[in-house]
Amino acid sequence: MADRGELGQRKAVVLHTIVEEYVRTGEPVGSETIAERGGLGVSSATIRNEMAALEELGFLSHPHTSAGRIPTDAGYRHYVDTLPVRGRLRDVQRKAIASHFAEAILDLEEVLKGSVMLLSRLTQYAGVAVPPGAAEEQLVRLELIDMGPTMMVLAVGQHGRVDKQILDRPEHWSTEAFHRAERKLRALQGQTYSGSQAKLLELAATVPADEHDLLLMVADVLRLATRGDHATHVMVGGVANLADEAQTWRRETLRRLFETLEREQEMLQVLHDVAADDVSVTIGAEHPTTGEWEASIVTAPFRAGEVNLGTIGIVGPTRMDYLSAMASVRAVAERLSEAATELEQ
Amino acid sequence: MADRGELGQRKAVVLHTIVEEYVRTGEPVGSETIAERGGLGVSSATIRNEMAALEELGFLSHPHTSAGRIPTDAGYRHYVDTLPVRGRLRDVQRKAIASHFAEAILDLEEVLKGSVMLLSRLTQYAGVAVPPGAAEEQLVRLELIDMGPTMMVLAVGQHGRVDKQILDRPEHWSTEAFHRAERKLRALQGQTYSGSQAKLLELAATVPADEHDLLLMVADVLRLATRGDHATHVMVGGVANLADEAQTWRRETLRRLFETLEREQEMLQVLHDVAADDVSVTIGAEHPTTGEWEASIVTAPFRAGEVNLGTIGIVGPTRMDYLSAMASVRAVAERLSEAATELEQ
DNA sequence: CTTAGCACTCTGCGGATGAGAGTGCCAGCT
DNA sequence: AGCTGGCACTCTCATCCGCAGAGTGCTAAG
Repeated sequence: MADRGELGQRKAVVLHTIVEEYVRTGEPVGSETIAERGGLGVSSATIRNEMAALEELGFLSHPHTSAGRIPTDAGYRHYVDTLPVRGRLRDVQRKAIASHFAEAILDLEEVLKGSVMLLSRLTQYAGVAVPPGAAEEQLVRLELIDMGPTMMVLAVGQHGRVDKQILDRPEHWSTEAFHRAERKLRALQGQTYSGSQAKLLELAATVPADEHDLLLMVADVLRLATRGDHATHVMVGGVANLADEAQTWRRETLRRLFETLEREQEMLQVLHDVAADDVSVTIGAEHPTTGEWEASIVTAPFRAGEVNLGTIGIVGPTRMDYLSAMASVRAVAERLSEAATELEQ
Repeated sequence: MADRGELGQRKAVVLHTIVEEYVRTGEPVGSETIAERGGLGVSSATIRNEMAALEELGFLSHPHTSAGRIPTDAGYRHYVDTLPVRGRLRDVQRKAIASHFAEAILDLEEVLKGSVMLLSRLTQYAGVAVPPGAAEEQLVRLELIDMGPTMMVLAVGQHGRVDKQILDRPEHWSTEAFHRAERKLRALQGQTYSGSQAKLLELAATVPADEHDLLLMVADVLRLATRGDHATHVMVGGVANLADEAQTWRRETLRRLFETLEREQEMLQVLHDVAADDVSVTIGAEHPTTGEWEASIVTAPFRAGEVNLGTIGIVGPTRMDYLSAMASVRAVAERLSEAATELEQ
């Protein structure tokens, strides 16, 4: 896309200044302000020419003739793409991150929950995360538990995930039949989720009908835990921040935003769409869903070693402090990766 | 408290009409409207006298001299306490409830989650629930699972709850020591959560220091699952409804409301405070927290047989359709009780 | 005790006005 | 050619005014 050179040095500076000023104040920015604070030794008339050009190019817009300019989604995009520096965190923020990761890490799921809240506090937006899927994780337990009229399938993964599902217990099953099924499942311990799942489907073809159904249901429990190689649920935290007065959303937009944040499948899709190999920013209409919200998403993957585990990030208004949001997300994702890597030895 | 007789028949009718009209329209209600729709064969001047008296008594208030009246929290309270009839559900609502409880119920936790969403859809407010605690539930599994550098304590209850916690695995433990601890825990299967917890504390006194610590930690896992005889977490759903344009909350109030809804411990406390033996209504300033939100809570307990399991209800604005909210909460709590009772056989 | 009537109060709205912010453009300067 | 000062122009926003409308509170009469 357009880079700094393509746009011309001065236009880029003007655009950056407008973005930063608008994000800071929430007010449309006028040429006078840029002339004063932009650090270009140039009059407001010159700035006005540049601004008209930037508007022509689609980077700025005009609420009305005699107001200042505000950035369009494309304007924010250019700003983000040409940021000359990585954002630096303030000391308080750095400390908050350090103290959050100071304790010995035992349960990644717990840490992830905490990290979502941490990010929401750091940025004053809402935190989101997609936890690791289980496809390649080893099963350390796969049990069938008799619970009277029902039975529970319980799967425990090497890294601490626990999936359960309660099923009908076929009435005519003898204790003997139950134990047989139990043993079959137990035999899969030590394999991966996806491996066991495949094996179960295989196995199902070779057994009588009622046991057949059971094995398929267990396979389904494993499938749900590994769906699309990612988790089945999304963590969301700090949504109250989005209701802050300082945010410019109309009620109706806010409502739709909250609605979607509650729908896990939809959020999962959105976060999947925006995921990238590094810190990624999706601004307003760049994605249909964020467009509907008039919001932006900043995410980063976290890894154990070289393997992507999941995604963590924030959701906020398009009028966002991208520099600091990106810095926070990057920092938390990095610490999280360190923690996860260590946890895998 | 004040009942219909105490207030006088006509005042009560006037108050009821004002509450219903105000809830319906959101506009302060004038004497003319009551004279027309109240069904009292009486002029607006008479109504005005009654209204002045009701204001004197603290049931109504006045935004300004020449606006109509709106109910105070005490006005809503009187209204709710003297409702002559139980609200009836509309057919769509009845159908929605029926279809939600139509499927065979296997997992109470899942059903409860669904019920919270159901209530939020029925009422257009936010649904909340406190799931059952585990104190008297039997443990069907209590396992210690070796996960390399860590270990997992896994507890499974008779009714399908699963609690897990990951702990540090003492480095110097031999496989032998691990198995010993494992066996000790397994021996507790079949007992209740609270029983096992007590037993563990006893046992801990009789063993060497490292095993001692472990047993205490396991006891703590059980304690967390049974804290205060209730669950440790709260389910919340449909909060987007609260951001609806029709609601009158200011942004700041809305923000505080969302903030608290996210804080499980605080919500748990509030729901504990407002809980009663039947459908219970808490209006605005009657509880400090709901006062801060300018909101009301309607809850009802759900039971298995005669035993209270938990609480389910809704959170909405003080300007709430109490009649229909109470009917919805009552109906869902009843179905839930039936389902839970059946599940226990 | 009720009611019609009426003066009174307060809000909300439309229109007028003026200040202020900011633009766009032009003509002259470097 | 690019920059700049100057200036007319536009649009918003706050304020004020006046007025219609809603609703009250009170009084005097039934």
